[in-house]
Amino acid sequence: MKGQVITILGPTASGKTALAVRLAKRLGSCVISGDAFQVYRGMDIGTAKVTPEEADGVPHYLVDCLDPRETYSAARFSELAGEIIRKENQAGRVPIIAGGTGLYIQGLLEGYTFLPRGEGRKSRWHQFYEAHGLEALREELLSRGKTEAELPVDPQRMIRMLEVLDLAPDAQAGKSSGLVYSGPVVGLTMDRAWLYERINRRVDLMMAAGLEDEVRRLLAEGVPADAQSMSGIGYKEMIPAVRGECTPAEAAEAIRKNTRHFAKRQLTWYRRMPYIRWFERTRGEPEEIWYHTIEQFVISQIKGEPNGRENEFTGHISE
RNA sequence: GCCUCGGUAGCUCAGUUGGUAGAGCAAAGGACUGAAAAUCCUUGUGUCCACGGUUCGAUUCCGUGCUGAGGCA
Repeated sequence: MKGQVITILGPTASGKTALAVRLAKRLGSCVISGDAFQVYRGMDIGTAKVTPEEADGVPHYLVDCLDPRETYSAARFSELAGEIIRKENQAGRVPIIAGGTGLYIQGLLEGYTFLPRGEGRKSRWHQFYEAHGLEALREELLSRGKTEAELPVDPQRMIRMLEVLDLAPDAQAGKSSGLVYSGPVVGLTMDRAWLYERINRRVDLMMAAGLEDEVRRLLAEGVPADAQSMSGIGYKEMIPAVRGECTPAEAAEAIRKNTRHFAKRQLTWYRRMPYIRWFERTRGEPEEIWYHTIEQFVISQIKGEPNGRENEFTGHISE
């Protein structure tokens, strides 16, 4: 075990942020964002980032620490979060990871060994794909000894596979056989229809809070429309509205739709994480009661030393 | 009151020269190791408004009714 951490995950708009702050205050701890877009400075409304009022003095890590022109990744998150957890544990605290990005959280908790870093959409294989198409990618991979069965159907993954072959032909992805951190992993969930209602409402609030102006400002500051940070939901749909190519109402509808799809994909991802302890909020149940129940559970799980092993997950992680 | 055009999947509609029907969107399921809020795969039975008539057979043609939109009075 590398240490102890409390993890809160769940689909977007399920209430992770408020719960994380509440737990941190109760435990005198801090929050680490496990989110791929809240890291960017100046992207506040569209990422539903914690406001200073919501944070209420609780320190937040991995929020506002990257320029929107920079790139971020699951591997980078894993390194940074691992270091923060180590330091916090040393200081006798158990940090709280709050996030919705399945790959990021799973990569950290299960100790993924990531393959060599590539250049993403700047790679020569990306250009190769744009120029010659999918079939050319397939032929290239087959000529390098990959079998039909090994080929992904997804062009993005084919490009990545070619990149890795260039960088380190023998590299193998890996992970530990179980969780590398002790501590509870809490999942927040609720009835799908209700979650969708909450998502729709939250998008309306984002529009009212000035999402369009936020996107306009980022573009004016020189953030390219094709930057990684701008591929986030709420940004990529709003760019055409800022340019006058569609109405803000149309952009908002697209954001609602994509956010719902995203929430569904998040839930699909979490099904592969058998150690999640789910807490479903039933319709009409007051948030306070729900949060209290979870708080009691979390506290019962982290008694003892921050580096203690008594609450280690002992079950299987199925493939 | 009369005329015209509609009423088909949750929504918007296409279509069947008469042999019980299909697209887009929505929705659902799945994949996922340095872009992951990304990227990609799979899934379409519904009184074809209702009731009569013609017909071997009607969602399709005819009649009546109900209903929506528009027009004329």
